Amino acid sequence: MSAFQAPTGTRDVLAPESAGFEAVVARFARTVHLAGYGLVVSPMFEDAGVFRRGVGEDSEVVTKEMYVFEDKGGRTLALRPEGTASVVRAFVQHRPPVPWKAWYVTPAFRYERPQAGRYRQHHQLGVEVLGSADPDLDVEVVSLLADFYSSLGLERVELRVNSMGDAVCMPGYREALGAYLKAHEDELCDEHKATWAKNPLRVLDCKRPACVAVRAGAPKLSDALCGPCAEHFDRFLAGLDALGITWLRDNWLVRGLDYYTRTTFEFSSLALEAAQNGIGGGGRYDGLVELLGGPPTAGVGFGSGIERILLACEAEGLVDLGQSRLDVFVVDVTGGEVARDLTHELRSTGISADRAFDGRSLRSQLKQADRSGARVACIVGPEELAANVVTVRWLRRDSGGSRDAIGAPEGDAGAASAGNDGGTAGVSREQERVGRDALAATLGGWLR
RNA sequence: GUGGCCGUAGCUCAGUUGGUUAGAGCGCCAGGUUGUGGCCCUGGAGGUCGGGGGUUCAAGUCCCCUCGGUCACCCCA
Repeated sequence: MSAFQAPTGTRDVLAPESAGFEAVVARFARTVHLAGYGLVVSPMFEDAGVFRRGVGEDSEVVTKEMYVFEDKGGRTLALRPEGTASVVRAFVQHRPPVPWKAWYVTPAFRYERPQAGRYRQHHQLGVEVLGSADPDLDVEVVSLLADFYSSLGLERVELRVNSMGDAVCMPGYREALGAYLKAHEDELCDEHKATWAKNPLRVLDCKRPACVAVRAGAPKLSDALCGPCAEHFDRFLAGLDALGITWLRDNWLVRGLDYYTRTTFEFSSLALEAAQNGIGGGGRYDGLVELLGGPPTAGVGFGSGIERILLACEAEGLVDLGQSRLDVFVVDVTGGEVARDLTHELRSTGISADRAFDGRSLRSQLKQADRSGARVACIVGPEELAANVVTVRWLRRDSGGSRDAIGAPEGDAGAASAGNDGGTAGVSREQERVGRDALAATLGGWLR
């Protein structure tokens, strides 16, 4: 065991596993670019007040899980526990023209006991749209997330939706719920017996049987919505229907962050255990900009956890998320100069290339070439050097069943497949010499 | 914050009722093949048995503490 390890609840993601991260982020970027969103990069720490106010003073995330520290200047800062509050802070500070459509990828930090699908540093990607209360934007945001998931190949995903009302109808509901809870105080779980009054809504998403039982008879948000909120919600649902997005109404969907108004939604993966099946969620937060010192400005957005997305992909059997393959591995047993120059040249023409170092033996270099996953080896020995040519050797000809299927082109020039025999599954023995000067162009054609 | 299980090589793990210089497979390096990878063979490197303390003639093995991992509750992504 090494002297230092990644801190509790954090981990290192190395290649090839990290290819999943890369692919997810790339896919997300493409999805949101298609809808006109621009990347926002903001600090990973903020004045702790941004999150205290933004996420909610008595939310679980702020009270128990936030990394708060004092810097050398005596400022009280906090590591970002989620994405929205700091994006909204940036909006308030810079006041870009509205509607402002932003997307982000960021680590998020929460001090909790790690377990499957839960880390002290995890990664979220998301969007925020500020400056419009149009319910069609709620639809857009949900559809972006739905499209993103399906573009990854996820199928067993469930969308639940609810409306939290607004400043007009929420206080009344809160009061009604409070009165109901007061009458059933003794029946609540131990934690909420003591804390229900502070934020009655928290009781709604408590999973303990006691609270779940009490909740069954509680007043429903859907019955309490004021006219405009009900209208907004109807338009939202109609939009989802129009786009063919299936949803489930969940009256008890309240979400853990305090800033939500009107639309809330959550995606969960049916392929995952309930403990970590939440893969993304969000909603509208029309009061948040004001809370952080800006003018009254509507907002809507979502966050989705990359680790959870990858877990869901794995659970649905989706491997090969963007496994990239090296095109060429240069084997040079004449001292390395050719390898040095050739890899540089190939790369400059868009062909990915790697090589061996340290003057290893031919056998050893070919072994590395094999391991690298490269499609061809370019071999340079004394003969090639003298004749100014390169031996191009095809390294793999994978056929059915193997996880490499993704990169194996059918019927490339110079690579007619050799007969399979048990030990050396579908391996081609073909190689040929190509003039050094024409190499990049020739390979470019072959590898296409 | 609470609880269960687990810490022996880079990885997956053996290690008999405590008993000599702690093993295997895979991986890695080199050679067999002085110009050809995967299969095979040979050899090699790599471990203060998570850390500290204790019991004992003797601890990887037993006891205590601690750190770490993992899973669950809670909460969330």
